[in-house]
Amino acid sequence: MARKREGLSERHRKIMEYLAVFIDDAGYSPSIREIGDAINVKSTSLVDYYLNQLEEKEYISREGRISRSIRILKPIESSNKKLQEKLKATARTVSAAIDNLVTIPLSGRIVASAPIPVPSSDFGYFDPESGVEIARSLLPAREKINELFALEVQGDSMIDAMVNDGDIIIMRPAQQANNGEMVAVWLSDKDETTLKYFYKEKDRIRLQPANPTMSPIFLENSQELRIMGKVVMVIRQYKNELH
Amino acid sequence: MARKREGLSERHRKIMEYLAVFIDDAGYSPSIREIGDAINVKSTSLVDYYLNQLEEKEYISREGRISRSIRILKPIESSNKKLQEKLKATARTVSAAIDNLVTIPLSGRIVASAPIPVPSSDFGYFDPESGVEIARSLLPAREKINELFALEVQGDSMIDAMVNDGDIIIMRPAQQANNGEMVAVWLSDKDETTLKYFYKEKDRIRLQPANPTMSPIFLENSQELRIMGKVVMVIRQYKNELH
DNA sequence: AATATACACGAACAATTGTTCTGTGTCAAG
DNA sequence: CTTGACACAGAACAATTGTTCGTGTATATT
Repeated sequence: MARKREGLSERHRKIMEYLAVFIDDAGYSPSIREIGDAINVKSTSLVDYYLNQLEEKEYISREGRISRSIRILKPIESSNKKLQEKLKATARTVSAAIDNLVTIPLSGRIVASAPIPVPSSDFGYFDPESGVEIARSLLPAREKINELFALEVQGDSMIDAMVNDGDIIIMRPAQQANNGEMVAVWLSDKDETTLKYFYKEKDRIRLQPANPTMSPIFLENSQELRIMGKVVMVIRQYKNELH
Repeated sequence: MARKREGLSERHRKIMEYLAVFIDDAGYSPSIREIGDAINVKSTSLVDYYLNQLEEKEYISREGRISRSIRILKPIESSNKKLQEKLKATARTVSAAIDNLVTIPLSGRIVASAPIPVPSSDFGYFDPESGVEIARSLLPAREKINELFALEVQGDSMIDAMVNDGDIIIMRPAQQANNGEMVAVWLSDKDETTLKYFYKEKDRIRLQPANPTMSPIFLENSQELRIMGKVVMVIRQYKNELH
């Protein structure tokens, strides 16, 4: 183990990182034994020893004899970006950190038999009750989040897109698409909405189902389809009763 | 003391106020005895009793057997203006920044041809880089988040569960399941892992594919399957290159 | 070589803290 | 009047958790 009088050792950093992750995650701080397990230290006294040092240097503070009372006073620097955010978020108790969460308006249901209810473009305040909350880290890096909207799938008609009744799909409005993108399209001749991979070939358009065992649809006339948007994400929740 | 009514009693309010002030002030939540002292209740059991009610109504959440693990989920309304500010501030901070976003360790890949890599010990330190961040609002109300783990699906073999290559499934370890729950099972005779709806019938077990067009599997001998966990959520990301 | 210092383990201990169980009184519905 | 839900106290219990102390081992300093 590196010996350093100045600054923080590797152990100190690991503790700080663990504290940040744990507190950010759980909402309360870990016990000494939990810290020990996390950083691979066998004795509680040694953890206490390090914690005292961190307290000395004012990276953390804690109340004597009170369990789980560790607070982070200042963040350490980290090369890991996501971790860095957590460190900061945990350190300053106030404000922000909310941009980690993105709320996407749930603007209706999507059925095979009807066009997509694209959200009214005027887009003012929407009821957060009917929103889907997503961690920004799950979205493509520079997705324009304020354009996104969510739809709940109704019916079994999109199983060839591997999408089930009750699933939530998150999409971005679009009138055209690039090859290989998953799009929601309205097929005017069939009168239905469907989700397919989009491919423009020489003189036709191929719509490929997500399910690899199923066959594509070919369209010679681009009038026959209208692209409604690009699919960004699909979420399926299983509400198993607990325990 | 006021009888049972729809909303919260005076005691509930007092507890919520005390929690808000204490947490905002100290940075960690009070113990049951501290709460008892504050609201003039002599027995710890009665405090526990009220806390359970508040948990039931989802004003707070806490982890069993873990000290000082109370989190405020939503603020109450207060006639006291100054207090009201604090209540909101605390609730927003705690619930939005800390409680709303949970990080679930991504502990490997799931393939049809091999058993599930269930995470090693229940709580090791995990690299936040390899985690999936989920808004708590997307999870069942009381899901024990620290038990959850995520797996990335490899291969097309689970399309009958409406799960595609690259999808992320979030699950909770379990050895047994209730009827209607989506579980991950290891079929020893077929030597494969699969996702199915679980149904125990009189003298056999029925495993129903999520895809309603496909037929179930029946198992007379319970030795033939091993339940590895319950599926909580499935996430599919389409990384369309933007623009 | 002697010594100080930082790092490490483990066990024992005591305090804190959550849980459970028994009992009591009140009040409203039947 | 009986019953049962609800509100409460108190005590005993068990688990969690912080603290302390004795011991050992490197490494560096003098």
